Amino acid sequence: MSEQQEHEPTGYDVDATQEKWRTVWEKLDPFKPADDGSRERRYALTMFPYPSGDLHMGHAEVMALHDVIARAWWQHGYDVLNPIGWDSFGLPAENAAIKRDENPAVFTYANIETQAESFKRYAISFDWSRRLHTSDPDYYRWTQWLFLKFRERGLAYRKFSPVNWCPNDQTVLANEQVVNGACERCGAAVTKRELSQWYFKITDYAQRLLDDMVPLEDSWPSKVLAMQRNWIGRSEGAHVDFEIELSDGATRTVTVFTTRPDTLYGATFMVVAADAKLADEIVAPERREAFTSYLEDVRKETDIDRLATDRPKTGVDLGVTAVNPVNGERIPVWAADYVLADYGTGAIMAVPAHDQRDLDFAKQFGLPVRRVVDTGEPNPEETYEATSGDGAYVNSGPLDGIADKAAGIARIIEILEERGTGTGTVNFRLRDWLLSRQRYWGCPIPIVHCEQCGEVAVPEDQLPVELPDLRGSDLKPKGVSPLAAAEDWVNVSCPQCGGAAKRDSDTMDTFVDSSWYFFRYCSPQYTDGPFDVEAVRDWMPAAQYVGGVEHAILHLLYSRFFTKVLHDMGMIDFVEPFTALMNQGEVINEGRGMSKSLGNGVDLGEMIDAYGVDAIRLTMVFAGPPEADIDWADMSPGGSLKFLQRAWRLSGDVTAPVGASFTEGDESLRKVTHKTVHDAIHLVETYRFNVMVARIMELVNATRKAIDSGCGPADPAVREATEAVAILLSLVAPYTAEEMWERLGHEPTVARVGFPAVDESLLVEESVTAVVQVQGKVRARLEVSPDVADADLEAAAMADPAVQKALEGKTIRKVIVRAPKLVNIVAG
RNA sequence: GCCCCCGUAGCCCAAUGGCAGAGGCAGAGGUCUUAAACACCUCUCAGUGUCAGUUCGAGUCUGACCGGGGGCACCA
Repeated sequence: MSEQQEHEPTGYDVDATQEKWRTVWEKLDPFKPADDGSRERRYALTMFPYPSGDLHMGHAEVMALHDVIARAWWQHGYDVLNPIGWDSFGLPAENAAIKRDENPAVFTYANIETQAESFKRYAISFDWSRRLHTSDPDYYRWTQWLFLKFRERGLAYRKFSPVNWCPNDQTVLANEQVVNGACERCGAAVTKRELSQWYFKITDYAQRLLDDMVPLEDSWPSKVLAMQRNWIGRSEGAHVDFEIELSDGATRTVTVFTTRPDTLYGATFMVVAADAKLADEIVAPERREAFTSYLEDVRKETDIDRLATDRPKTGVDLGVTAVNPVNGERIPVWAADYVLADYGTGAIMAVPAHDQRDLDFAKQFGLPVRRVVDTGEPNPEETYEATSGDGAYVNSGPLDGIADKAAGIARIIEILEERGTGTGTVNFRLRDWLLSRQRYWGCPIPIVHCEQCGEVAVPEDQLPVELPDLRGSDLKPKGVSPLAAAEDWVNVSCPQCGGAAKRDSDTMDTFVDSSWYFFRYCSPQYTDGPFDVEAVRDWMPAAQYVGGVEHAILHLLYSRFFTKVLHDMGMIDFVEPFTALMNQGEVINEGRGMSKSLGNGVDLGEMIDAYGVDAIRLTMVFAGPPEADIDWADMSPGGSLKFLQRAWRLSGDVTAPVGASFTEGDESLRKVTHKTVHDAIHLVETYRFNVMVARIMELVNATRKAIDSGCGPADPAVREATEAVAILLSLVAPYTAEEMWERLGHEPTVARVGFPAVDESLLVEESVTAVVQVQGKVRARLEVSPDVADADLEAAAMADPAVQKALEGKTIRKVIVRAPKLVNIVAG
């Protein structure tokens, strides 16, 4: 680490500077919003951290980027809300507590203190007075309150059904937390369990979650919007009713969902999800044994097995018949695992000719295939390649003669609706949000189970339901929440009848806690509700949210859902919480994510010790576009430090006094200064922070040159330029900027002095270079006035000897003039 | 399989459809120095993944393909 010594000879003592200004800033408290309406308010939000150990390189990146925006807003004169808090419930603390034989709060709050200290050193412009922790009873009281309000609206409900179970963490998981059949947190293969669990009815909001994304299209990454759309998975189709003839002679209606109702005449069998209740209810007695044995096999499968590609189709004939509502055809009903119990109706009509999955199944079991759409491709009855495109309908009764899918679908839905045997419908892939967790360190669910009264809400005036003090082995996962074993806590009298009752012993998914923290920031001490509606009206929606793309679905979808519910409760008048979103990339090393197993981790503390806070922040911001990954192996924090020293030295060279009249300074340097400030402001607004830094570097270079070989250090333009450097640098390198500002003879803090006013007249170039092209090749360059007329520019171009030479013997076909930059002569 | 994003010097990255290089890293040379470090100055290096197309003009727009990254996926 030879770079460590590099800052010695320059006279810029990084460590001493950091120590010095931290104390001053703490006294000045410059980032506390006035919150009095005197200035326009802006809410700069960054995803709050989980307190696992100290800050790491990823935190350093996201906070550096986020802080550029917040600090730019301060310099613009906005009243900025930039709060910080901790998402402090969660499993890692609980696992640590088991090992250390203590309560998770000990580990959690110790880490929070460490991180808070690091954030202060890292000089992020937070308003520390609004700090919150989701594990504080003052906070989770309102998480519980919101749960009860959701329940009153029918949006929180309990049901018994198969759920995702992580055998390692010993808890259930939401659909969103299962990635390719594995636990998102620990990677263990997820299995299924039948449990009675709490859900939020996010599916009621599926359409609104889709529709409300439209206004975000210009201000959210298209990637995130696409991911959410994928996840919600809207598909249009139809419900079609089939009569099933049961073996006892009775009939029963079974509805299927299909996106291709137009292929109804090609349905040659029906498939019911093997694990759906329906299959069990309709199976013929002589097929029951085969069915039961198949179902056992299916139950043994993990999601990982089930997702494997090229897996042969399996299934079992249920021995009953379904009647096609449009042609009366009688088709067999099968049970299979390729049909999912919890999507659509859990039953499908199989059209093997036009759906590859159905075709594979038909082939496997020798079921008939009938083509009903002639797409011009080879007949799937022979090729076993299903066709799914547009084509002419055949063997389809009233659809024959129609040649286009949309028209066919519309027509068949019309027919089904007329007959009352089907209806056009929309189906979503999104499932309800399973929020119960069988763990301790989370927000208790404020429900009491009473034998007499059933589920009873804990009365609002008894909130919060606080966690009992459990520790160590009491927290060991055992399939039910550790809270269930806390006799004193779990046994209560029913709030309604006073009889013996038990508390709900599960805790909430921590994503519930984080779905509303940004509301709480607006009035973190508020005691009459989760937030003061007026404070929220003043600050929200948040103008800018910055955080990792790993939350594209989970946290952001849930927060959007919460916001819509709060809107429907009449507490807020907007429907989207975050007006703009920025996703930073990841910090990686040598092409791969940093990890203990790879041994390629980079320690943030060591980096800061070696190069200083400012150099690390600058490296993060300058590395590239914010959303791109940063490969630390390609970065040069030493180079960043060298640049900061270079900038810092300018402040010692300036000899023009404070208050010198800039208008009398060297005009060429002044032009660079004003252009840089003008451009930098625009570049921040458009998230091009790396380019902004490059422009500051240019200004530093120009100023250096002016001092050494230009107008000299006494010229007021040098002071103007150096002050501009300090102010622009305050967005990225607050310590260096502050130190420069002081050396320039000013009082702290440079962070609040405002951007220098741009003199528009200095942005106008006296002359620009116009390029003259003949056949697209540059033949001449002309120095012209920026407001030169097209005709004058063309005349000058034609008169140029080099141009004339290039035109010799040619006829001019066309002349394109784009004054003042270009003339292109087409000749031949 | 469907969808989204990205391919520019040795490396990280710039470039409202108009001269491909702003900035940095690395490299070479020089000034300063007893020498080195630091500092300062100068310089080298690509025709934009490939192929078509639109255009007076394409890194930029369109299409196909190749390569990389990501999301969804037996979702009917």
